[in-house]
Amino acid sequence: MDEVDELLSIRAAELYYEENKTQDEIGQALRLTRWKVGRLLAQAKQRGFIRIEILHPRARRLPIERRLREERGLDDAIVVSHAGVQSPEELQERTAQAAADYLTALRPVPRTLGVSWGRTLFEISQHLRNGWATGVNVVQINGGVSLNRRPGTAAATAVGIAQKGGGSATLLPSPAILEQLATKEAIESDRVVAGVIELARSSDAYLFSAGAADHNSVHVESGYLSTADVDVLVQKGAVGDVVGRYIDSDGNIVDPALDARTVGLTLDELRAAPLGIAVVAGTAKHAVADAVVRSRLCSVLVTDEATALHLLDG
Amino acid sequence: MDEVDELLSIRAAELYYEENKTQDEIGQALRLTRWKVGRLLAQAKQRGFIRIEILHPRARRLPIERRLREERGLDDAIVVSHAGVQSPEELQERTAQAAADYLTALRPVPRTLGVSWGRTLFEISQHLRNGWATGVNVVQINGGVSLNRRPGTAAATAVGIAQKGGGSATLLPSPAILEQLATKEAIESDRVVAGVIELARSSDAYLFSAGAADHNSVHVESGYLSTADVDVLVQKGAVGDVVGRYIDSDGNIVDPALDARTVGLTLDELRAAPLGIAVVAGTAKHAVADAVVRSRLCSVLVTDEATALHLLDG
DNA sequence: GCCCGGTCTGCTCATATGAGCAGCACTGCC
DNA sequence: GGCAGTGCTGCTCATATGAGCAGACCGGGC
Repeated sequence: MDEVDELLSIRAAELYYEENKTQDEIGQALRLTRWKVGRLLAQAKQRGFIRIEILHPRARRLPIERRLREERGLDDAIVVSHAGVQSPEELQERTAQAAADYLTALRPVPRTLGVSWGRTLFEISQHLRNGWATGVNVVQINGGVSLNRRPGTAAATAVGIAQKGGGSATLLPSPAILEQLATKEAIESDRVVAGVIELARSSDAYLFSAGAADHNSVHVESGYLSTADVDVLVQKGAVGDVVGRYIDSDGNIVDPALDARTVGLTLDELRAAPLGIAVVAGTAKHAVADAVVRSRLCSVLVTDEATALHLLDG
Repeated sequence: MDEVDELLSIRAAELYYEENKTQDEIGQALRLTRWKVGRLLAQAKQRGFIRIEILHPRARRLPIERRLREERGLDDAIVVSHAGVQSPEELQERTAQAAADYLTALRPVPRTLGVSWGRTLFEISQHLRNGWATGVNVVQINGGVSLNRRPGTAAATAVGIAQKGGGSATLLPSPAILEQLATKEAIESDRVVAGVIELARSSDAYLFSAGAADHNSVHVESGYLSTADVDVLVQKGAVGDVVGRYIDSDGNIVDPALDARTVGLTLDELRAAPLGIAVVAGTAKHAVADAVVRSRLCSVLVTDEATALHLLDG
């Protein structure tokens, strides 16, 4: 395409997209046949001169979703658009909303849904609508009685999802991480706890997020880990955690001793699930999102455009 | 439009614009008739959910051009797009390119073109192509022998435009502003100078820019004014200059004594021209662009999107 | 219960667009 | 100069889309 045609294709695009003229009218204005105009427009599109964006908080990026399915082997992917996003919080919210939409549209409706907890899951629970499902029983899949701030958000998340879905919640009455292995083993052998974990294992689907391995982690905020603990984990290669278990970029447990003191489903149990929905968004979580997808911890990923592109290209 | 329809229109837009599905196919996917899909897409457009941008350095904004013509009474307006602009310099370049394009396409081809000088005009001269016209004589319309830095750019501008247009340039051999009124009068009565000004008055068209009233002005750079002089002018209400003459926001001369010492066409002579092309771009020039258009110093304006929107809404 | 105005739906028909193809001009090679 | 190969042009025809309209539907007033 020479320079003259390039310029003509721009003039044609202006008249077509900004002035809503027909290709025939454009042909008359630029002294071209309408077929030439059609070809110029096709070339302008093909060469990327035309950008079409959907500006809406609920907008998704279907081509990126397809690439994620095809290139990363996911069963499904939901990618929310960045168009018009003002702040990281807004992106987080859009992603939570998309996850809620996905759950609502999920067929068949899961009878038992295993959930983790954290900021993302809490936000999803808030975006779900009353009646999003009928009779969904929700079960916690990892320990989560917070030690200090925000008491009860873990419980509120599970209960909220269950109530709005017309079912009930089964909480896992245990800390996330225990200081002694013996205590952890004792708790897991408790009849109630063991029963909950057994129920969790039988879930039809899992919904969980992933945390970045940094000082803002909910485990630090909840008092299960110190910032120094996190630093050590990072040094061992940790990129983040899933259901409280810290993994490296290949999805391997970085600290087996710590992992043994962590209550809840194991990562291999999660991997074995027929439907595992991971919801991961934000720049800080690019590395852990990659680890989750790479090690097949989820079959469905709900994420944002930048994270998705990171998984695909870089 | 209720929330359900809004969401449907976004889903439809994704399938239509990102996946290139037909409205009929979308109808099948979303369990709607194709007419409903068409209406949802129309509503998405109308409500501004769909943004179409033309990403190209030569892209123009025709709807804004029309508004400028209609709402500000211009004979013509050229507005270059901001889409994809990285730096103010790039915008300046796009505008100069657009001005060069406009000149090249101008019919009838002017036989005599009066030009001012400055950074913008120099850039336009560089973007013109050899043979952009055949036999255009170029004449300087205001004094412009620079005192210090960049000697000869004023002359190079006029000569460049003329040569590429297959004609010759007539330079105005005089400083822009003189220190004494008597000297200015003496220079203007010089036979050569008077002849050039007479020729300038007879131009078929004028091409000029406008300067902001700030310390970066070419008049400061060229040594005709000190930064203190500019401060005083600003205090008197100056928003910028056209052909070396400082005006307020209504286009009135702010300092008649200074104006009397300025060599070249007067603003009223410029206003009387049948075709006056002003090329003004950049945030710093919003105020002076408004003054130029408001006081009808030009009949054609070449500018950038942000400046144009400032003229219309701001 | 019944009527009325407004809105929405799914149609017909006209128009705009894209796919595909035959002919033509141009280029490079002999 | 002749000729095959390549790419562009302007057509035909099929398809996609938009305008306009008759009837269905809904909510409110009597």
